[in-house]
Amino acid sequence: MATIRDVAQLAGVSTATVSHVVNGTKKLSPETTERVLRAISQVSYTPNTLAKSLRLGQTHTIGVLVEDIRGLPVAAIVSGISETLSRSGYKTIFHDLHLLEKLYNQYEQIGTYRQRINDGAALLKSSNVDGIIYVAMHDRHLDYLLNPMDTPLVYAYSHGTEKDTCVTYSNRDSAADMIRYLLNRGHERIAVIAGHPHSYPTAQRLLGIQTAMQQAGLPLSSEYIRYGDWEYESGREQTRAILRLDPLPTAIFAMNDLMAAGCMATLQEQGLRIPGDMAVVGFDNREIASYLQPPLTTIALPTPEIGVRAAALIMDMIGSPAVPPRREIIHCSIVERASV
Amino acid sequence: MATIRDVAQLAGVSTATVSHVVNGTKKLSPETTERVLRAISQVSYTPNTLAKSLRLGQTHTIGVLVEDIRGLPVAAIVSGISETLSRSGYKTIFHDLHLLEKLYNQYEQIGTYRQRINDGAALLKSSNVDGIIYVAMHDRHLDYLLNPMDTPLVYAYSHGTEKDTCVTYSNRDSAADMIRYLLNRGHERIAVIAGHPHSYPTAQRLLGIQTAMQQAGLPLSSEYIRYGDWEYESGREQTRAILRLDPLPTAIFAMNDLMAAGCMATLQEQGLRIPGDMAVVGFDNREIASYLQPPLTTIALPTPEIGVRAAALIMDMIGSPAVPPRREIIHCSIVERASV
DNA sequence: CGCTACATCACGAATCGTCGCCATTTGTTC
DNA sequence: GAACAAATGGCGACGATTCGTGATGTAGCG
Repeated sequence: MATIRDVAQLAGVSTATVSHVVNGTKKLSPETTERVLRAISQVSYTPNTLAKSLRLGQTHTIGVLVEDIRGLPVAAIVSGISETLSRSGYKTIFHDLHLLEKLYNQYEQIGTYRQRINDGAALLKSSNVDGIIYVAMHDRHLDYLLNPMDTPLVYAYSHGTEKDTCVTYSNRDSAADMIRYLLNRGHERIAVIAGHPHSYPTAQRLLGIQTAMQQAGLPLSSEYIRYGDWEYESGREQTRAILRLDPLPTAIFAMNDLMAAGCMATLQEQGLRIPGDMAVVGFDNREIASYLQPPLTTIALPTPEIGVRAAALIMDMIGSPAVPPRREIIHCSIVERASV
Repeated sequence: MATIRDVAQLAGVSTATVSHVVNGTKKLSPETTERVLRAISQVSYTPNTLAKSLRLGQTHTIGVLVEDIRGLPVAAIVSGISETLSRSGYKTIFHDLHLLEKLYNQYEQIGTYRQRINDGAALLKSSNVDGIIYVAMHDRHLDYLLNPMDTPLVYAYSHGTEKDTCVTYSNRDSAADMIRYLLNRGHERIAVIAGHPHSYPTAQRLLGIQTAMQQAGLPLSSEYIRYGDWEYESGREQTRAILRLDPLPTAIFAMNDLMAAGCMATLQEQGLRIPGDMAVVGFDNREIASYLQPPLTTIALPTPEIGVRAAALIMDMIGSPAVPPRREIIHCSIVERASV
C-alpha cells in the first residue's frame, strides 16, 4: 500500500503538502496541486484510516449495540441507521447482544443481561467509536447501560431515562388513531387484547385507547379489555373469552399481529366471518399480517425512520457534544388491508 | 485516557516492559509484573486499539458485507457471525448494501448494483478489515464482487465462484430429503411449485427431487412441476393449475413458504382439507410457517450455522492466508408441523 | 535604485500510542 | 575473570496531521 511519503517523494514535495492537497486544508498553487494529484493516482494512494484516526482522535465510526438482530424491528432499524451513517461517510461497528435467546428469557439471568450489555458497550468504546446507538425492543434492560458514558449515546426504539437522547414511536397516539379508525367505520363496541398487563407499551396504548373512546363519548367497560402475553396462543385464549361477552363487540383490537393472528384463527373456527361478523386489527405490521386471510389491517412501526433519525442525532451530538438531550417520538401509520 | 507511558512512569519501568506484561510476550520477574499490573489498574489503562493496529497492521476486525439486513435469513446469518466473531475477540464492521429495495428490483439497474457492491467492499477495505464476509441470498449479484481481493473473503449463503471459499446450505439434498419424507408417508403423486425456472436454487432442488423419485422407482411427470416466482400470489396461481390435473396429486411441495401459504389458501378456498385431502410442504421455515392453519411442515435453513462457519473460516484464513479455498455445504433439517 | 514590508507557498519536525529489535545491565556459575 | 543467561531499557517505525517557520517573490516608497 502506498503511503503519503511515497506520494510526496514522487511529486517532489513534502508530506505536509500532500496532506493539504488531500484534505483541502490550505490553498496551494495550482501546479503543485496538479502534480500531487497526479502522483496520488499514479501510486493509487489511499490515506490510511488508522493513522489518521490515531492522530485526530476521531474514527468516524459509530457503534451500534443491538439487543438481537433477529428481532424484526431491530433489523429494520439497523437498516435505516446503516444507510444514513454510510451516506455521511461514517462506518458502523456492530455488536449483537443476543438477548432474545431462549435460554436467557427462561432463566431471567439478570446479572448476565447486565454484564452482556456493559461488556458490549465496553467493547465498542475500546474500538474508539465516536458514538453509540443502542437498539432494543424491550425496555426492561434499559437500566443496565449504567455507567455514565463519555461517548455520545442515543437510544433507538427503547427510551432510556429522561436525561437520555432517544428516538422511538408513539404508543399512545397510534393506539388512539386505530380506535378512531374503527369508530369512523361504525364500530362502537371494541374489545382489546392487550399485552402483558404491566408492560410499558400496554399501559401507553391503553391510555390512548381510553382517550379516544372518551373523546367519542363512548364507554370502555373493563370486561372488554383482556390481557395476553404477546404470543399467538394468548390471542386464541383471549378471543374465546371475548366471545362469551354479551353483547358481543363488533371489533377486536389486538396489541400485536401475533395475537391478532390467533384471534382470527379462533374466530374463524367458530364460524365467524372477518370482517363481516367481526373486524380485527393488530399492531406492528409484521410479515405475517399480509399473509393472513383476510390480510390484516394493522399499525406499521416507523422502523426505518427511527434508524434514520437515531443516526442523524448521533452525528449531531458528535459535532457539538454539549447539546441537551432530545427525545423524538415518531408517528406510526395505519396499514389498511381487508380485516375491517 | 491513560497511555502506556503513564503506566511505565508510575511503575518505574520502560514502556517496553509494560507492553510485555500486557501481551505476555516475554518472561518478566514476578515483582516487575506485579508492579506494572498495579500501575495499570491504578490509572485504569486500556491499550489504544488504534495505535496497536497501526503498529501491527492488524485490526482484529472483520467486515460483514450484507445484501440487505431486512432479509430474514441474512439477519440470522449475521447473528451467527457476530456471535462467533466476538467470542474470539474480533470486531464486526457492518455494511448494508440495501439491495432489496423495490426501486432497484424494479429497474434492475445492474450498473448500480455492481457499484454498490464494489463501493461497499472498498469502504470495508479502507477500514483496514482483516477479512470480509459477503452475505447474500441471491446469487445474481455474485459476479459483481470482481476485483481480486487482497483481503481474505468468504461467501456466506451465496456461492461465489469455484475458486472462492463459501459456506452455504444444500439445495439438492434437502429437497430430496423432503421428497423421501413424503414418500415415507405414502404420498406417491407429488406436485411441485418451483421458483423462478432459471434460478440456481430451483434447478438444484429439482435435481434433488428427481433423484429421490427415481430412487423410489416413481415417475415424475413434467405436468406435476409448475414454476412460480417465489411470491405468495404465484403459489395461488400454480395451485389452481395443479387442481386441474388428473389424477390429482396427494401432496404439494412448494419451494418456499410464501408460495406454500398461497397454495394452502387456495386449497382451502376450494374446500380441500389440509392435510386430509392434500398435504402441503414448504421450504425456508419463515416465521409465517408456524402461524398458518395448519402449521406448515417445511425445511429449516441452517442460518445460524452458516454464520458460525463463515466466521470460523475467515478467522482461519487470516491465520494462514495460503489455505486453498474451501466450500462447506450445511444440511437443512425438516421441521415437522401439521400440514402432512 | 535599494530597501523594507508583506503575501504566498512549501517544508521540517513533533505528535498520536504501541510494539519489537537490539543493546545493555545485572547476576550466576565454573 | 570469563562466559553466559535473564531481565529490562532505548529507540525507531507504523502513517498522517499541523504548527511554526523559512524561502521566495512582489509591491511600495523614499
